[in-house]
Amino acid sequence: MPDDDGHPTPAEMDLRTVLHALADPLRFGVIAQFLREPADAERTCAYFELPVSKSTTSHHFKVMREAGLIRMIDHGNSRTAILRRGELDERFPGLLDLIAAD
Amino acid sequence: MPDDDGHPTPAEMDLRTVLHALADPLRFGVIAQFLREPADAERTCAYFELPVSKSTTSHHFKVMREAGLIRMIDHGNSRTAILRRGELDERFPGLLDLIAAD
DNA sequence: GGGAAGGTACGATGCAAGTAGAACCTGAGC
DNA sequence: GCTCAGGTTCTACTTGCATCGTACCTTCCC
Repeated sequence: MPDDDGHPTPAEMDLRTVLHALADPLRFGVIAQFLREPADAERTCAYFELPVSKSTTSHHFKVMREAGLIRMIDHGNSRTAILRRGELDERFPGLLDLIAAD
Repeated sequence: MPDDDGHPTPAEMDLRTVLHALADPLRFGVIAQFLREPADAERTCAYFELPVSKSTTSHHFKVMREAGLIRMIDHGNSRTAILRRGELDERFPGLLDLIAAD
């Protein structure tokens, strides 16, 4: 069962949901950007400077979070996102490599 | 350049376009079904018995064809589709394995 | 030639999803 | 206390996409 923040466990991750999350160019770009950073990089939503409003940015991060791509970490007055690299590599081996090679 | 039937070469295949093609449950199901059949299996559109109209079925096969997932082969009065397994494995290694494991 | 089968192309429709604005929340800092 | 920054949620709008019906094409067979 997903936790209070809607993070699925690796076993709960659904390939179709993940593919749908990655099908959007903005979300794909965020994941691709994460893959160019250190593996443990934590980034705020604002870091990616998506060309959309704040609420739309929040919506996209929610989709990625609920698909299992990223994990949101509460830091008090701000939140950071981190790519769930290890869990994704285990659950969907090769998927992140495809994005990184793109 | 794609040929007259809109088949991209492996180099022209775009990961985002492929992911978008796979994000639809009907199209995902067709590819998953292909992966359960012999590698050289040729199938008509009607074979998959999608729960949609003939024109919608044709639309979905067009999306998969233009993404590079399948190749349409003209047999005169009928056409068959074949999964571009080898080319996809080469261009996006691991992708079909993820679908097959789902 | 005529009809049936298998696909494609076009136009129209309906719903899902991306988008934005406003209100709200929380914690940091003055 | 107040303000600001960063995110979330809600509602509403708008775009995109799946869907369908119709018309059309090609080949096979009678």
